[in-house]
Amino acid sequence: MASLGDLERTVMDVLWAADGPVAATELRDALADRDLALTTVHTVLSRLEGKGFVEHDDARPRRFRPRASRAEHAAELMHEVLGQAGDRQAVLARFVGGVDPEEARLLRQLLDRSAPDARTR
Amino acid sequence: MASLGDLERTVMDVLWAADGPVAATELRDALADRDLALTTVHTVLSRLEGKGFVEHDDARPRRFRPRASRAEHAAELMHEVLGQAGDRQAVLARFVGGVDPEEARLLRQLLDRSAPDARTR
DNA sequence: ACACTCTTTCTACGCCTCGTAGAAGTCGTT
DNA sequence: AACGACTTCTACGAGGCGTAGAAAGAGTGT
Repeated sequence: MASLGDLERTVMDVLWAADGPVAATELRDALADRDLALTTVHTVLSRLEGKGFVEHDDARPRRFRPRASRAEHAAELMHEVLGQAGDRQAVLARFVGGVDPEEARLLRQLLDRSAPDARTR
Repeated sequence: MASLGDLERTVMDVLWAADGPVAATELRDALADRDLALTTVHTVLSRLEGKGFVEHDDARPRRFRPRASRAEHAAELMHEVLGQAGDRQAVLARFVGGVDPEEARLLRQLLDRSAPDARTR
């Protein structure tokens, strides 16, 4: 999967946090701390479109939105890491070993929900 | 976490696959298909050391080895992705939704092993 | 219809990373 | 001491990314 630069990542964060499509000017304002030229925002958005992270409608101030939610994206990344890591079991073991108890409970619930019959007895 | 280029990644793969430290010449031979100069291998190894992925002993043909196993590394990456993704629960839900049933069973076992008391009842 | 302004697209530049490797220095062995 | 192998230093070219100016396009008020 294509990876994101710093600004690209920041822009995605804004888009993910927004609920609904966002115009370039709004993005520039949301990133006011970086004091970017509007064209810079546009360049970054184009690149993000090229990478398939973003799409825009054809309304007249164009509005941009992420093609996947942040959660989807992160989960995909996790699967990707897992996938190209050789020994999947070993990775999962390490991964699970590192989640805190609260999240372990959540994970169990999620597993039960997605395939209750296979539940550990 | 620092990320890896193509060759860097390939070198790490060799190191991870090896059991025991590996000399630069061995690495060059393991990557014979790329027909690399030995110095190229050394450069890459230095960079990997700089990034903290590799260390070497001080024997005289230097021997290099990964600082973390491939599984450790992948699990760390997964945690990193999860960590900077905002809504951890949502990510985990998506992630779990995407594992095949076989691995779901494995995950449950791993969870039970690491914290049996919190097991879903 | 025209001028004015905002938006979008095109083009470019500088920095940094990474693949690549020559040149020079170091070390162990004979 | 000399030789060959190994290591370190230095460098260059390509590509990604942050950055933005210039040019072209489109909507709006008079």
